[in-house]
This record gives sequence, structure tokens and C-alpha cells, in this order.
Amino acid sequence: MPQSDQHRFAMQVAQLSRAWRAELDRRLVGLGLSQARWLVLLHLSRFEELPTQRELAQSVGVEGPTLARLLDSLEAQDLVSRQAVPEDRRAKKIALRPQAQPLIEKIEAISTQLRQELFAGIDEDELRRCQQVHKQILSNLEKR
Amino acid sequence: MPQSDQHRFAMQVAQLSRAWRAELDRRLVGLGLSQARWLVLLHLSRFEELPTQRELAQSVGVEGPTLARLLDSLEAQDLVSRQAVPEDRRAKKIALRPQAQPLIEKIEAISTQLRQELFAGIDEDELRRCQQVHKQILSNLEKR
DNA sequence: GGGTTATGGTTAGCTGGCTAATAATTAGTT
DNA sequence: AACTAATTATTAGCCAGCTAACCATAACCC
Repeated sequence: MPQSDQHRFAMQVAQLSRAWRAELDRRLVGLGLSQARWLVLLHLSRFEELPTQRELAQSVGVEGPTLARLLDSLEAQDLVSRQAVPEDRRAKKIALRPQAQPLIEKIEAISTQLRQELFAGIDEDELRRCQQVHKQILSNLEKR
Repeated sequence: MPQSDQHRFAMQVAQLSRAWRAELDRRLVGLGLSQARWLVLLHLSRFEELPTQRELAQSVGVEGPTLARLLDSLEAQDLVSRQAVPEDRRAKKIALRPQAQPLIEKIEAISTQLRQELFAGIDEDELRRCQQVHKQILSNLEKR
């Protein structure tokens, strides 16, 4: 595979990632949430037990400070709360406030809908193999 | 394919894109160029004729204002120059200054090296099919 | 040819990534 | 028990993406 194709692959991934997020954001703008914030809510809703900030940051895929600022604004909107952890007084667990629930449901519905549109016409098996490729590259990346 | 797998695909793409770029950036940090700037140089070096800012922005995959600011700093470093276009007095063509050439070569070498490491153990055919999947999703995205 | 619309570039200001440095607390060593 | 290490969250500050609003010029059209 020639170099320029490999280069194209890299570009494609970058573009895909940005365009996808931009489209989802466009559809979610009515909810008063922007970009990173709904992503945090989405991840938060998938935890069974309340995660610490560290755990949540890892799940979302951002660094600690990035999450801290997002939580600041989500807390200001009364969508989440930081709770002290008795066993470890450094840590804080993040909880969803009840008023976030309807929002979460809308986010889930909209993002699921978008995914269905984007995966239209793509063979399920192809998709899975593509995931394997991604996984391998990510694993190669982690070795550095 | 269950929803959660689709969700994972989206996350994977985002993570891949960020991690890849972060690693390349880490390797290029010694050149005094950060993130977006070497990308602009790289794209610029692949044009046969001098591109306008618009063309260059499109190639890099960013919006006009983003490129404008990057060019400001690249111009301040004497790595590129903006040239007036006689036929269209609104437009400017971007040219690489000679002193950028050795930099470009290092960037090419390092990014090629990284790509080879990341694509290690990945079947060429799989990779191509994966690109097709990306292409399809991107095309679905553009229809919105 | 003059008014309108479209286009190339810039400026301003927002958002959200990051690292580095700091404070508080915990864990580990001796 | 007392230092030292590591860990959790925060703050500060940089970088780079974006849209909106603007200017200058070009293209369109009546």
C-alpha cells in the first residue's frame, strides 16, 4: 500500500471524527448542551455505580482538567453533582441529578438515530472488521 | 449489530484520531512546530501549483479562519508567504519559503515512519476495505 | 452600468482539547 | 512514626477548532 494511501487513511479518520461530532452537535444544539457536555452526560448515564472524576474522564477519553471544567458547567446547570467519598477524601464521585434524565433520553435517541443513518448501506461484517483494524492501530499506538 | 457496538465504533474513531495526532505531535515537537502547523506545511508541500488559502484550507480540512491564524504564525516564522493574485485581488496564494524545505523533509520522514509502525500487522486489503467503510460513512454524513 | 449576490480573507470571541504546576490526601518505605 | 511517592482534583494558560460579522472584490443580472 503506497504511502499516499496511508496518508489518506489518517486524514479520513480525522475528518470522520470531526464531521460526525459536528453533525451530532448540530442536532443537539436545541438542548442547550454543547459538544463535550452531552458526551459527559452520555457516559455518566452508562455507569452502574457512581464513577470518580478520574474514572469518568477515562471513559470519556479526556484528561482530568478537561473534565473538571466540563463538570463545572454541568454542575452550574444543576445536571450533575460532585459527591465527597468517605473512604478517599481526595476523590469525588459524580452523580446525575434527576432533572438530567429526560435530557439523557433525548441525547440517546438522537445519537442512536444518527448512527443508524450513518451506518446505512454498510455491511455489518465489514464494520466489525473495520473495528478490528482500528483496534490494532490503537494498540500499536499504545506501545509507543 | 447492537447499538452499543455502533457507539463503540464512534468512540474508537474519535480516540484514534486524537491519539494518532498526539503521538505524531510528540515526535515533531523538537522542530518547533506544533500540531496544526506541520499539517499545513505537509499539505502545502503536496500541491503542484500554489494553492489559494481557500484551497489549502479545504485540503487540510479546516475552516478559513482556522487556517488564517495558522498562516499568520507560519508567516511570522518565515516558513510561508502570502502572494497577491493578479487575476483576483481578493485571493492570496500561499508559497513555501525555501527554508521550510528541510523541515518538510523531516516531517515527511517522521510521519511516514509513524504510519509504518501503526499499520504494522494490518492486512493491506483489510485496510482498504476499512477506508471504504469510512468513505461510506462520510458520504452519509454529507447528505445531511 | 448599477444594484445585488457570492466569494476570499480577516477579526473577534466561544468552546474544548492539552500540559504544567499546585494543594490535599493517601500509600509505601524504612 | 516520619519521609517520600503516588494519586485526585483544581487552576492557569496555551493551542486550535468553530461560527458570526466584516471588508474588499468579483460575478451575476436587469
